[in-house]
Amino acid sequence: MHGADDRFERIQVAPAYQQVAEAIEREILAGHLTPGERLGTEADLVRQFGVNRSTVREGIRLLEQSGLIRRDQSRRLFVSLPRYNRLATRMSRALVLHQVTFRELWEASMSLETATVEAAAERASPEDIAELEDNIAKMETAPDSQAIAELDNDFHAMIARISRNRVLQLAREPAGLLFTPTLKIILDEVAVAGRRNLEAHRKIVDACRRHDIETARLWMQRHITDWRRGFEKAGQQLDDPVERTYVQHMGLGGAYR
Amino acid sequence: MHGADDRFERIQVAPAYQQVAEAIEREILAGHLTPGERLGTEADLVRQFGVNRSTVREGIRLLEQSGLIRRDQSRRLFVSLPRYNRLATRMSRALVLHQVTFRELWEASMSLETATVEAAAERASPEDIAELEDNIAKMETAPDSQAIAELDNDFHAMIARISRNRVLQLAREPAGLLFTPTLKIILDEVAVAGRRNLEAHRKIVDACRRHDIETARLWMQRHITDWRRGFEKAGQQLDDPVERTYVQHMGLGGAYR
DNA sequence: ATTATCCATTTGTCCGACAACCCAATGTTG
DNA sequence: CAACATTGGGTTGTCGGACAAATGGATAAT
Repeated sequence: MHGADDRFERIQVAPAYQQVAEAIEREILAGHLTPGERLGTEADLVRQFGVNRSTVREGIRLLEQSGLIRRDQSRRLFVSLPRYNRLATRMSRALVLHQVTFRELWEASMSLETATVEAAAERASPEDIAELEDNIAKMETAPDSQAIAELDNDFHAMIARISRNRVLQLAREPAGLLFTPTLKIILDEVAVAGRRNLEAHRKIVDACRRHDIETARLWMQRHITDWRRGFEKAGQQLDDPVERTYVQHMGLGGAYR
Repeated sequence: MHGADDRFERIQVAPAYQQVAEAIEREILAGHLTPGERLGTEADLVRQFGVNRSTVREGIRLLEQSGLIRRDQSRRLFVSLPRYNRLATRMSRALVLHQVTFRELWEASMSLETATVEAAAERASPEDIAELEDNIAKMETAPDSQAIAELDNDFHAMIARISRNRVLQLAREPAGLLFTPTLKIILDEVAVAGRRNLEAHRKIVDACRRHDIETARLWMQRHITDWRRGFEKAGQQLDDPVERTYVQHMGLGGAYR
C-alpha cells in the first residue's frame, strides 16, 4: 500500500540505550562531568533515566568503548579522557580494513614524521634528549629484530611527544603502528638496515640536541626513505595493501580493557 | 590476610561481554567475516557463545560503537567498515577534551594540509577540478558565514580525497573539523577574510589543474597562514585551548547512529 | 501480477534473581 | 593502641524469562 503520497517522514526515536549514552556524553562534553569524577552506580542511573538496568548497561558499554568512561579496579565507573593509543589502534585497524597501501602509509609518514621532528628539534629539553639516548642505547644491545622494531616505534613516539604537539602526535600514531611489523621484516632481510636505522636515530637526536631543525628534518627524511628502500629490498610491494595480519597481533587486549 | 608471600598473580578473566566482542572482532580482522555480511541474530550468538542474551547484547554494543558492526534499517546486524568521519569525530572530541591549543592545531594543519595538497596537485583529474570549482562557485554565492565555513571544510576534505591518500585523509580530518567554527568567527570579524579565503582556494585549484605542486603548496601555506592572521585579528588567543563548545555542536547524532 | 493480510522472527525493553567481588566498618589479637 | 581478621552491605556481571513493536516473508485476495 502506498496510499496518498506521504506527507511526513517517519519519526525516528533512538533506542533508549543510545539516548542514555548520548545524555551522559553530553554532560561530559559540557564539562558538567569532569575526567576522574565518579559516575553514579548503575542503580543511580536507572533511577535518573527511568529505564531498566539492562538498558543502562548497554548505554554504558557504548561509552566505555569510546573511552569516555572507564572502570577502575573496583569496576566502578568514572569519567575518563579517551586515550591516544586506543584511538590510534582503532584508526590503524580502520586503515587496514580499508586496505590502504604501503605507498599511502609511506607518503603520509614522510610528511608527518618530518613535521613532528621539526617541532621536536625546536623544543627538546635535555631530559628529552636523555630519554632518546636511552632508547638508542637499548637498541644497540637489543637481542632481536622484534625488539629493535618495537624500540624504533618507541623512538618515533618519543619524538612525537617531544614535539609538544598533541595533534601531530595523534595524527602520526596510526601510521606509525603499522610500520613496526614491516621494520622487523626489513631488519631480518636487509643486512645494513639495522646500522642505517641506528645512524639515522643518532643524527636525529644530535640535531635535536642542537635545536638544528634543518638537519633533524633532513635525517628524518633519509630515515623514512631508508625504510622504503629496505621495504623494497626485502621484496615487498609498495602498492600492496597493508595485510590484515598487521593488526591482528596488535592484540585486542588493549581495545576493551 | 597476607599469608606467605604470594607466589601467583591473580588470574584475570575478562567479562563475558568483552570476550564476545573480542571473538567477533577477531573473526572480522581475520577476514572470516567480511564487511556487508550478516552477523547472526542475537539468538544465534547466544547459542554459539553459550551466554545469556543480555551478555551478547552488551558485547554487540562495544562493536557497534567501534564501527565494526552496524544495524541496517531493519535493525539487523551486519559487518561494516569503520567510517572515517566517525573516527575523525571521535578524535576531534579527544583533542578537545585533552585541551589542545589552537597553536597545536595550526601547526599540525600547516603540515597536513600542505602535504595533502601536494599529493592532490599531482593526481587531480579533470573531474576532481570540476568538483572543486563547483565548491568555489557555491562559496561565491553562499548566504552567510556559517555556510562559507562549511564549504571551506568541504573544500579541504575534497582536496584530501583527491590526494588519493587515505592515511593523510584520515590524519587531517580531526584538525579540519575543529577549524570550521573558528572560520565562521573570523569571517564575521575580519572583513577581508572571505575574499582572501576565496582567492586562496582559486589559486589552489588553478595549481592543481596544472599539476603545479610547488604553487599549490605555496598557496596552501598562505591559506593556513591567513587563517592564523584572521584568528588573531578576530581577537582570539592562539595559545588558548580549543573550547569544548566546538565539539558539542558537532552533534552526537552521528556518533551512535 | 499486484496488492493486501497474516504470521513467525527479531529486536528493544523490562522484571527479578543471585554469585562474586569490593569497600568499609566492625571486632579481635598481639 | 596498632595491626590484623571478619563481617556485612553495596555493586557489578550474569542469568532466566517475558512481552510489545517492528520487520520480512509467505499467503490470500483482487
